[in-house]
Amino acid sequence: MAQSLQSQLATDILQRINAQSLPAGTRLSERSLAEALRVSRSPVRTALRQLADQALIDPHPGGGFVVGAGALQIAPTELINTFDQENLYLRIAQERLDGKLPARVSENELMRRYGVTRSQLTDLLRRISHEGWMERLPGHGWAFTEIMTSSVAYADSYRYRILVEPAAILEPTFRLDESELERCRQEQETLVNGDVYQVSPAQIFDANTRLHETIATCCGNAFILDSLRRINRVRRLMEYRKAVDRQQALRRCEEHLVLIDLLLQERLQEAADVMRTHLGAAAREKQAASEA
Amino acid sequence: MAQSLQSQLATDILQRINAQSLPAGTRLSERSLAEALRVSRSPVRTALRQLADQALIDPHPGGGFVVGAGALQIAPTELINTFDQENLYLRIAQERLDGKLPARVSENELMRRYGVTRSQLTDLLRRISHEGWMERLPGHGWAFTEIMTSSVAYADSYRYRILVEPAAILEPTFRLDESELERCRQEQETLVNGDVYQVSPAQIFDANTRLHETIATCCGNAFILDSLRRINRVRRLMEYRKAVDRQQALRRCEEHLVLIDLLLQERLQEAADVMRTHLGAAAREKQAASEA
DNA sequence: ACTGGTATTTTGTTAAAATAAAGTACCATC
DNA sequence: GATGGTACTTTATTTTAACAAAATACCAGT
Repeated sequence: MAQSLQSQLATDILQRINAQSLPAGTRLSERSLAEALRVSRSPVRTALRQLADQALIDPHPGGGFVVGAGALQIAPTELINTFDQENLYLRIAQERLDGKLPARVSENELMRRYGVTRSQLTDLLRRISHEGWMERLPGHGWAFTEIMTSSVAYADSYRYRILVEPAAILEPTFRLDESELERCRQEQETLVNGDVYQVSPAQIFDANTRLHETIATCCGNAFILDSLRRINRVRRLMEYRKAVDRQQALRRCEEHLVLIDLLLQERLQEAADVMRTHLGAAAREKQAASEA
Repeated sequence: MAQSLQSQLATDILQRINAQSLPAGTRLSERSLAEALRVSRSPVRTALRQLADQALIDPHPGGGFVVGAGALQIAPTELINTFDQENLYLRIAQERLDGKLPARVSENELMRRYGVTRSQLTDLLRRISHEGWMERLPGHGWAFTEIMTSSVAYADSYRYRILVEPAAILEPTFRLDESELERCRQEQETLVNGDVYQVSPAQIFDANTRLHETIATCCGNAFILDSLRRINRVRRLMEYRKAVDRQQALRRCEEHLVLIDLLLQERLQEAADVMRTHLGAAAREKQAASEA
C-alpha cells in the first residue's frame, strides 16, 4: 500500500479528465480534486507532480497545473495500473477456487504465503469480508464462506438479481441519470459494433456490470444498490476465470441497448420486463454452460 | 477481546444446551463442541471449566462434564453477558446518531476516545464496515456512510424488505425448517400473552428479527439471507434508541402468529401476501411515528 | 472409534519507537 | 474568494520482542 495512494490518485485524476472530457487547458485545482477524491491536498499534490513528470498535464503560469494534450490520448486500458492489492485479491480468489488454498487459513499463513505485512493483509481481509466471501473465525484464522465453496452460489446470484433488479426500476423513488446512462449506451454500442469479439472477458464483464449498477443507482435505495454491488464483486471472481461465449455476450449487449432506450423513453414497466427476461436468459445460458 | 472468547464460548454452550433442551446428565464432548462452535478444543476446555466453577455443569466420573441441573434453570436474559465489543459498537452508533461524533474520524482519534487498542478497533471497524455503516477513506481515517446519516435510510430499509421478504417465501428452493419455526412461534406466543408489555424494546426487536431471519433462511439463497441480516443490524441501531409503541408491537406479533401458521400449513402464497401487508403496515406506522 | 488429559507449536495481541505518508493551518497572490 | 506554496501536525505503517491465547499432535483409558 505505502506508496500506492498517490499513484492511485494519479490514475483517478486521469479517469476524471476523460470521464468529464475536460478540454486541454482546464485548470486542475488541488482543493476541488482533494474534495472530490475524499483525501487531503497533500497526496493530490504529489499525484499531480507525477502526472506532470509524465507530461500528461502542463504547468500553469504562476503555479498549479492544467489539462495537457497528452492526458486526452491515453487509452482506458493503459489507465489500469498494476495495482498491488487488486492483484493479490484476485490471486487469493483464484487459488481458493482452484483448491490450492484450504477452507481455513490463519493470518500468519497468508502473510508468509503472499509476502505482505499485517496491515496490508488487514486492509485486504477487510475488503474481502465486506464482500462476504471470507469471514473471521471466533478464535484464530479465517474461513472462506459458502459463497465461494458451493457451486449453487452462482445460480443463487442470478435468482437474486431477477428478484431485485426489475423491481428496482419500478420503485417510486426511481430517477433516471440520463448522462450516466448515455455513457453506458456508448460503451454498449462499441461492444455491439465489433468490440465484443476483440476485448478481454474482464472488460465485457466490467462494462455490463457498470450498466446494471448505474440502473440500480437510479432507484435511490442504498440497500438495493449496496447488495447488488456486493454480488457483482463475487460474480466477477468467478467470471474472470471463465471462457466467454462471444455470441452470447453480443446478444446480452443488444438486449442492453433495448433496455437503455426503454429507460430513456421513461417506459419503466416495459424496461422492467425486459430486464427480467434478459436476466432469465443469461441465467439459463450460464447454467447450460456450466453443465456442459 | 483478549479474555472474551472463552467466556463468549461459555454462554454459547449454555445457549446450545437450552436450544436443544439437552436433559441433565448429557455428556458434553469437547471435540464436538469445538467443531460446532468453529474453534479448537483449548478455549472450549477453559469455557467448560468456567461453567463447572459456577456449578452449571457437573464433572463426569473419569473426566469431562455433563449437563447439570443448574444449566436448565438459567433465564435467557441472564445469558446476555456484558460483552465488551458489543457495548462499544452500540456506543459508537449512538454517539454518531446523537451528532457527538463527526462524519469523519481517524483511527487514532477513536482509540484515544474509547481507550481501546488498535487491533480491538480493527476488529470492530471490520464488523462495522461489513454491516455497511462506516467505510475506510482512500487516505487516512473513516467516514460514516449515508445509511447512518440520511433519515430516509429507515424508509429505504422497509421498501427493501417489502421487495425481498415476500419473494423469498415463493422461491422454488424454499424449504421450511419446522423446528426452528416452532421455537419462534413459542417466543411470539409468550410476547402476545403479555410479555410484550413487560420486556425491553431490544428483546422485542431481537425476537421479531429472529423470526424474519429464520423465514429468510428457509429460502436457501445465501445472498437474500445475507442482505437481510445486514439490514437488520443497521435497523437495530436505530430501533434501540426509539420508544416502543407496545400496542403496535402486539399487533405485529399477532400477525407473526398468523404468518407462522400459514407457513406450517405450506400455504406459501398466502404467507407471502401476509408478509407483504405485515411489512407495509409496520412501515406506515414507523413512518407516522417518526413524523409525529 | 471416541473420550479427556497433556505437551508442544503456532497464532495473534500488545506496546514502543522510528519513519513515511497524509492531513491541517496559515500565508501571499492573482 | 479561490488559488498554490509552505511549514507544521497528525496519522498509520513497519519494525521489534515479549506474552497470553488458541490450535495441534499425541497419549492412555474406556
